[in-house]
Amino acid sequence: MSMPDIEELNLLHANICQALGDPKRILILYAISERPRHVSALAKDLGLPQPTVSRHLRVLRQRALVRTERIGPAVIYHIVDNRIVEILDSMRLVLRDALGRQTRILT
Amino acid sequence: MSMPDIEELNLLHANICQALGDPKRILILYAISERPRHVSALAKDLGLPQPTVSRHLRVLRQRALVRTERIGPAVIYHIVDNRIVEILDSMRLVLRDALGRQTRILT
DNA sequence: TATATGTATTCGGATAAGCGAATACATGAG
DNA sequence: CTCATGTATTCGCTTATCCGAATACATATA
Repeated sequence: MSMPDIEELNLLHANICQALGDPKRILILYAISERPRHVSALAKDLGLPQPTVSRHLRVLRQRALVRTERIGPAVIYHIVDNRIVEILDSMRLVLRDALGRQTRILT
Repeated sequence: MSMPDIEELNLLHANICQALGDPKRILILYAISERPRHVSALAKDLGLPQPTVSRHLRVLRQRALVRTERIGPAVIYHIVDNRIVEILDSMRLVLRDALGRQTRILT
């Protein structure tokens, strides 16, 4: 894959990286990728205030990382592209290896 | 891969996601992954002020995403784990598909 | 329409991040 | 030691992000 220019990276940042820039948002992405849920259920399951969850979901929705389905007054949130979760898993592997290296150095 | 808890995600955020949270840093990562370079060369090649590049490199260094090699007064920066660049490429693919979907909807 | 349930937004304040400009620091050559 | 080159840091400022609390809004049912 070719070198991106700064404009593409600005897009990447605005649409994806920024959205992944908060641990709670990542947690929310994992949660709904495991099972789509409505806002209050997410809030309860994750132990976060409902407005906080709603605000984070708005960020994810604006960047089209999640989509909504209304069922009565409830709004179910779904992951749009599961590759996002795969990407997060890859990051976790990289992190584990890095922390492993650190440990080995310290011992 | 299992669901991460919020503590692991805090680590992930602090060590990786945050570092990827700025377009210029991503540009720097791509640049040195293509060819390791010293700070001034990076600054020149990317059209950024030297202090800006140095500050961003510090962020990447603190998170162990890059490593340094001193040659005289110059400091050459290297990528530590190329999977980071692969991850960024994956994001770019996801972004392209998403933008493609948007376009198709608009036409 | 009134009520219950569920969701989204606003407000104010705190914290963090980024930048330009200037400057301090490090290294090696002469 | 002094200078040239290259790198890192500090300062002041601006902007962005996040949160809790309160409240407004949306939907369906009676």
